[in-house]
Amino acid sequence: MTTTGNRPPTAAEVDELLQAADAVFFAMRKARSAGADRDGGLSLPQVTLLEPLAAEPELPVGRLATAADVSIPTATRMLQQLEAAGVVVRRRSPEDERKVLVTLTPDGSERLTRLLARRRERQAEAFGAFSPAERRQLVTLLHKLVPVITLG
Amino acid sequence: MTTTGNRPPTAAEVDELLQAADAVFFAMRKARSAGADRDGGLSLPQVTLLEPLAAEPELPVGRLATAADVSIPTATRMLQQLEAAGVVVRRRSPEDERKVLVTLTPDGSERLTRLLARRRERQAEAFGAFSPAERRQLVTLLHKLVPVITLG
DNA sequence: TCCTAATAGCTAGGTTGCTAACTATTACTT
DNA sequence: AAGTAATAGTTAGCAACCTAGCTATTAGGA
Repeated sequence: MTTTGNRPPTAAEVDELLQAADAVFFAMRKARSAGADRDGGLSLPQVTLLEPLAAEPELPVGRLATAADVSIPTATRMLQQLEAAGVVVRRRSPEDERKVLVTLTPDGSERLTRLLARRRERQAEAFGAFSPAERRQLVTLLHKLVPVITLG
Repeated sequence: MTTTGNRPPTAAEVDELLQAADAVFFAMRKARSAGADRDGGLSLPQVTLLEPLAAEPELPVGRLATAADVSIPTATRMLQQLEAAGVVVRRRSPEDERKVLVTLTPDGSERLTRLLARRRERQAEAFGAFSPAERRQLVTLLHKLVPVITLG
């Protein structure tokens, strides 16, 4: 799959591509490190971690970690903090005592739902800047970009 | 500039785009957090920070921070560690005593040069997977993506 | 059955990111 | 010339990422 006989990119082209990819990365990183969302009091990484609980009421730590693309220790720590903050409750699974099941508290559920709804609105509006054709292209190209990035 | 009357994206389209963008983000994050480069002993964030010193022999901390899109305190700490590791030397500027000028040690310079060369090779090869037209599209679309991401 | 392997989390400790608050130098303004 | 504002880094402390090494439970094989 290593390609049709494309003309290899010039150094300038590579630089341009990397610079553009970096700009996107930096923007995403900045968005994540920006403090907790004002109203909901949840940071973007926290929302990302909890998001699956909007669909399923109770999930083990490992599931949330996988979905958020985060290591289990990271998920553990974040969930401990979220429990201390009254956003979730953790309990050992009765069926499998190795598992720790996570549930949203009523308060946490309300906050998360509100944040997700608002986020979806903003995102839908923001992507309006792309034409349907551009949206398709972008999805395709982004998928193609992942293995390139992974190489370092 | 908020657009020609594009059909607004459906929820499914938004999800698809976000998922693709997240995949790229996660890949880049993983590439960065992957331990120090084996041979050179420099991590990707370190290489990113030092990269401008491959072109200019001596730069102040703030310049390196800006170029790497990192806060000045972060750059300060990383450079302190790099100095302790014998990769750079820091000295106060004689012309402006507020500034701290950073230089690569001979050893650091050699390591950095080697790493950059190898990286460039890999990247040029990797981007060969894109046709010239795709490369142009990707640059355009990535630039357009930044403001969307920035909203959170 | 008992011993080993696999699975699920946790703890410990390191890096890279941030903001806030501080020091020191330089530049500006009156 | 003196006092204030702006600039450059540092320190301190927190969040979110990681790997390595640990414990406890479950599953599987001799």
